[in-house]
Amino acid sequence: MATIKDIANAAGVSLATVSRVINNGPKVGDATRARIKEIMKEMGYRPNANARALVTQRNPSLGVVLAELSDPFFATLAHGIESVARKKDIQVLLSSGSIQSKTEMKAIDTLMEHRCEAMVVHSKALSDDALIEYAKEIPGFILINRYIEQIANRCVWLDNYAGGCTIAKHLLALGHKKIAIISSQYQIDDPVLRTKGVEDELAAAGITIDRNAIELATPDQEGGEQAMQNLLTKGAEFTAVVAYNDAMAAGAMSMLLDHGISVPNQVSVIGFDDVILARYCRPKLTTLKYPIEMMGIKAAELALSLASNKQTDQTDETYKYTPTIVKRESVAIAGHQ
Amino acid sequence: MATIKDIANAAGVSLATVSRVINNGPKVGDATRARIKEIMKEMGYRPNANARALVTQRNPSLGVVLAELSDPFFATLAHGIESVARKKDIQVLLSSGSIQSKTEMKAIDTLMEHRCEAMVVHSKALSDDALIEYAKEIPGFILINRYIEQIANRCVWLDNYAGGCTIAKHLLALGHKKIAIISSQYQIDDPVLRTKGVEDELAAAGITIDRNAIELATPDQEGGEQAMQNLLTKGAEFTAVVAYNDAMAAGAMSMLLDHGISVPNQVSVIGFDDVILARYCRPKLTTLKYPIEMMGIKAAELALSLASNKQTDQTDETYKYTPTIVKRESVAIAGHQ
DNA sequence: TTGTAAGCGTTATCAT
DNA sequence: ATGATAACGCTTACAA
Repeated sequence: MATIKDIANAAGVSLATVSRVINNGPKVGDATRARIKEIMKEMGYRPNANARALVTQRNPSLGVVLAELSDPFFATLAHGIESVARKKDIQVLLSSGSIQSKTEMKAIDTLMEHRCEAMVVHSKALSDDALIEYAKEIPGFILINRYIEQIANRCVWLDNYAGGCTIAKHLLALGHKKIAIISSQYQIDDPVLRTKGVEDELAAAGITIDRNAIELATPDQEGGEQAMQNLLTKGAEFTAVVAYNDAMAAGAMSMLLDHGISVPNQVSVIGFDDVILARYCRPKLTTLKYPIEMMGIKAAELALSLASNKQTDQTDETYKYTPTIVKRESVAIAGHQ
Repeated sequence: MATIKDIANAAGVSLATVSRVINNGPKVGDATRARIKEIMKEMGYRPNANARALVTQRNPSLGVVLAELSDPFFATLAHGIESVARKKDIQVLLSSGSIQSKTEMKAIDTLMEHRCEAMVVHSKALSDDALIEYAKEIPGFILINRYIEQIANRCVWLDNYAGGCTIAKHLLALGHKKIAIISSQYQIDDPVLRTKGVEDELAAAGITIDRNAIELATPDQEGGEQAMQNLLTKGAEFTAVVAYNDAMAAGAMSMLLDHGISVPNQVSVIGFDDVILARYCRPKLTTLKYPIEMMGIKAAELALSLASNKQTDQTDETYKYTPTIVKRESVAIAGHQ
């Protein structure tokens, strides 16, 4: 593969001049510039990104660490991130499949070895301390979907608790009093906060949720089906079901339908996330919009700008997003079972 | 950031020795090795991947070029690819969002600048010639979802034509004679081949499709709805609808349902791809399984192995996959309209 | 406007 | 078993 040296030789100039042409540097005669460009094209020259990263001590890439690409939620997030990278013509280094803290850590370390200075990471497994440490070392380190007070200006996150409140308010307004909850068996912050929001809001209206009407399962369609199955088996009474996410809601809904229970006439179902599935399933799912793509875009922009202006770290700005309700067909006024 | 030199100084040894320790090279005293490792840990040493790539003239990364990450189909593909990279502890360089030939080309070029030798690319926009050229230059260049004869051993692809035949056979066996087709308005190879498979098989049974019963639209849910709308408006007669993909099938189905036409009792609907949506929608979609994750895995393995054993390029092996039918609820024996 | 030369962090080939 | 030292391809003062 042709190097800068080959070009210089062929053009009868020095390395420096070629380098200037490559980088659109100033102080190069128009004639020489044109000639060199011509020769580069002829010889199929391609700059060596590694050499460049080495000498400049910087890698203009955006590192991305995600839990799971095949999940539509993460795919949408990745899409948002990728769109800003593409617009700025920046290469994305992706690591997904990290669900354990070890894998997450390794992913970040690999990115660091590439001297990647901008990265948006989704981490549920690593400790606050570990992440704070990374944030110190990496100028453009942005956390998505997680809030850590000490590095608040590095966090782009969703107010899950507020989401829970919104759901409860909506259901309350429609006259629902017996409410079931289907949540994730992984009781990390997201599901816990959402449930707490629902419960607190309900409590404010003098309603408590029957312990019998809470089911935990895997946060996917199968989990939703199973959880609903269990609810039905136990004979729990409810006119509305709050699911941890859309996938579980869809699963719960199909199980309800399979049992001849009409949604939303007999039972209302509400999801969370507003992934594409929410529009596909029947009845169409009423859910909370998780503006994940928008958040991904914000996170990517933040990471990139922090990585370049290494000074502007200490802002007081904060990046909290609040989910809003998307009314479709799966929720109605309280019926009688 | 600490370099190999810093470590060498701190340990009172030469660069070479430290390098040997890092690479688990032989010929290093156990005591020295231990001491150096200790110091590396203390100083938080991280090898510089760029320097390494420069001197070794190779980048142990896997480049991935996709059209659109937010599409569940591509997300699944990416997931397959990523899983093998992760297993082999290889960094993924991702470029998505390439729908035009310029973007695709740029994505590949960027990867080349990083001296990436293994890549799996999904390209619909670039010409055969351009791709053949890349395949020549890049040892581990693998094309997914595309077949080019001259570089057949670099192609991991699906037999769309066979898929069309399978669909037709299935419908024929159930007594369907009046069949409508909803295809993509982008008449690139995939939709064309699928339709041709259907038509040829039908023709073999003496059945031709009414030109009136063919609709093209965008290959998504909205497109499916619109196409079905048009079919209905035109008063086309059919007992079964063959859709280009699951999204269109789902759209068509919901439009049918909205018009009070029962699926599959009055009209059968069959999709293609078997994305997650096929299991979510109601009735559950009968469709053809596109083993995209499996294919992604194959492609990634191929790319990586080709990139390392630069000799084994000229095999006669070929990587064709055949879609198989997944029977669910949306297809039944021919009814009367 | 152009050239010279040092150096980025590693690996790898020689010596020792 | 360990050390010097020359690359790798590029950018960037500093000279000319």
